[in-house]
Amino acid sequence: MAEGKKERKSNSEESVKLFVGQVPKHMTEAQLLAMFQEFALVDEVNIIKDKATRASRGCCFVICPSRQEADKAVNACHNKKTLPGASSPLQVKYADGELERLEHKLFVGMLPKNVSEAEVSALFTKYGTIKDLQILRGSQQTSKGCAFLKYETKEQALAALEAINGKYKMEGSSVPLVVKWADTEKERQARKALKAQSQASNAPNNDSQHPSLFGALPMGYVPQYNGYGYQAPGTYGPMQYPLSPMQNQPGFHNMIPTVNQGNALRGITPDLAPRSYAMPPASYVGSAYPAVPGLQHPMAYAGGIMSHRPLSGSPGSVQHAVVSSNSSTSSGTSKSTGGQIEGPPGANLFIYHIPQEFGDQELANAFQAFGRVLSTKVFVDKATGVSKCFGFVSYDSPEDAQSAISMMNGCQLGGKKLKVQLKRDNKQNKPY
DNA sequence: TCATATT
Repeated sequence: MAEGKKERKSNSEESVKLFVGQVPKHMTEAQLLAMFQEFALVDEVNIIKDKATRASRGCCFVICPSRQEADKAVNACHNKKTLPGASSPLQVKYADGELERLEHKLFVGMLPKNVSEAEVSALFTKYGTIKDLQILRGSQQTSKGCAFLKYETKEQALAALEAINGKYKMEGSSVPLVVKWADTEKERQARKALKAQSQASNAPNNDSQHPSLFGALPMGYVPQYNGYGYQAPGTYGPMQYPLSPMQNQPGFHNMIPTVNQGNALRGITPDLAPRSYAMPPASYVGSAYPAVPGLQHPMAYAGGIMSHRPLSGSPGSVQHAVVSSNSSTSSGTSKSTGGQIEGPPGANLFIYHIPQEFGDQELANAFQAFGRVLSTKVFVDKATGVSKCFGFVSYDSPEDAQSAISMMNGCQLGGKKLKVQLKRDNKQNKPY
């Protein structure tokens, strides 16, 4: 089966995918291709677009024919060039999972705690050249009973995987080794987030669970996803070792319960969804006024909060009043929260010391009294989904932003005093 | 502590 040269492009074995951030949304794939080709061989550029609007999301993939070419592109461009219209330099790196794939990296589990690198190496070297091997260890150098291992080629790694996984018991061990492809960084993060989430929802008073977490969760991912992947299906053959030993693995315990938890969260709190907490559509910023149906003048509402609950009073009450204002019906006008809509200059606020439990929605609720809120964004840790306690609020007029500053800056919300100021402006004025 | 985005 000779492979024609024309098919090299689709040779996923050798080619390398790079992720590129800080790409101005107006740039075309052809323009980007031309630019990257100045530095390296590039087969293809794919702009990453919003699924719904098809608008650029400000980043793209670049496919290079080899790792060498990919590295050339990274070295020449990463943090080195700022495209016209971008506020910071290009971010060029291997796309998620590329490194793991290219390194033919395996995870080895169920190692006896007392085996050494040398013993593992002796076993695995039968299947190929080991480029890297590392047993995971805890604080006192105690083995965690697993290791990462890199082979020179995919074929070698696959041979080892198929020969050893579930079949080979190390001396003195009653259970066979587990060998699987190492998780990607993304998978690790997904697991972290799930774990953090499950802990959060096990906590008492979980009625006030972050709404933002629901939307952020990779729930669609859950059913197939299985902790350490010990039950990995199909690709490498069915599991041929007994399941029971896995129950001793920390990862195992997090696996099934977590999945159930996802269902439980939806199941046991049927009132959650109607209150728009669970999986809201991307448009709820403009929808919270109705909490006080007759209220038209924003200041009246703000004044109400401030005067009935002076700053010296209980902070919790303030927060509660604001949050609960949204748990009602929604009304028409919708601007997306997610899609970083910026207002005109002077109408965008940077907010710090946002209460931990606030998501985009709560932030919008707290700030919509002062004008039409175009968008809000609370930043969350990518891995854990935990709020970083800062974010943005955009209005459509600078006057609204000013009144928000005067009313909300220093306002005690949750435990701390909000810091409300104009957002820094990177791009002074846009060129056409 | 200032919009970082993985089809």
